[in-house]
Amino acid sequence: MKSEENVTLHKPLTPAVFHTLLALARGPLHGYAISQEVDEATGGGIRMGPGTLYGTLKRVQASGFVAEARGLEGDASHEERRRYYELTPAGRGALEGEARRLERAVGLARARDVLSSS
Amino acid sequence: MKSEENVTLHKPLTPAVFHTLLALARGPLHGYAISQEVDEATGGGIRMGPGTLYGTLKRVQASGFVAEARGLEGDASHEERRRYYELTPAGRGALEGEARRLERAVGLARARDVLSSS
DNA sequence: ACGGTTGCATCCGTAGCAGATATATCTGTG
DNA sequence: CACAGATATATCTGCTACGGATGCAACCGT
Repeated sequence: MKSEENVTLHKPLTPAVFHTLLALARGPLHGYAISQEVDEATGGGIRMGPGTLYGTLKRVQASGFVAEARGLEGDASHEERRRYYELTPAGRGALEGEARRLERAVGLARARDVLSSS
Repeated sequence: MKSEENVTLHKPLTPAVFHTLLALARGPLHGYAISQEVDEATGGGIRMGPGTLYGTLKRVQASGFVAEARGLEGDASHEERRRYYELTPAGRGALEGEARRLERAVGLARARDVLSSS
């Protein structure tokens, strides 16, 4: 077997999906909190408006990466309005696969000297 | 000045664009060679068919990231058919910015323990 | 009570990818 | 030489996804 490739081969996630899953990696959040988390974590690099946010949430649920989390109470005031989302095992796997893919991409960039001085 | 953010703020490149620029980082290539380089470098993770390839080339040229490279001869046989492309300074800058963004993304993933054992 | 923020949701325009299709040349093999 | 398959470019079309606009309702501080 001539130099086997063991790299799992997930197809790339979009930045919006990736950062959504990443935001949920620390625990369940509601939609609006996700967009804020992403904004903060990326230093404003990724801003998710309502269209991107809820569209993305719908898609990641359809993909089985995220599920609606019921039965966690904290505040008692907004509880009716807020909808919480949590990462599924499949979602965590997809997130890990994507992180690995990004690692490889950065490695390629390094090998080609595109990272001048960092 | 309360913890300034110095991160340049390029908007994300798509995987197709990123890998196209990355393939050209080592020197000019013609279209078909780009798709092969990308296929090989990503271990088959990214495959660019004609539609993706030439559509992407058109867009990166319009963005000023890539220019058609004239006046480099090597083989003398295919020379008529092939069209060579090369990275512009702006393209190299965009590539570097994106590589940095990916580095940060990987860092976030690490901080959230999504990289189980590597 | 009011204004600003929180929070969810949908609609629609635009951009980008992916496959199908088409054409032509080059290369290796029977 | 004939043919197959790889090389090489290009266009068209459909689908998916992002991103802004808009709308609505409830909460909070003053």
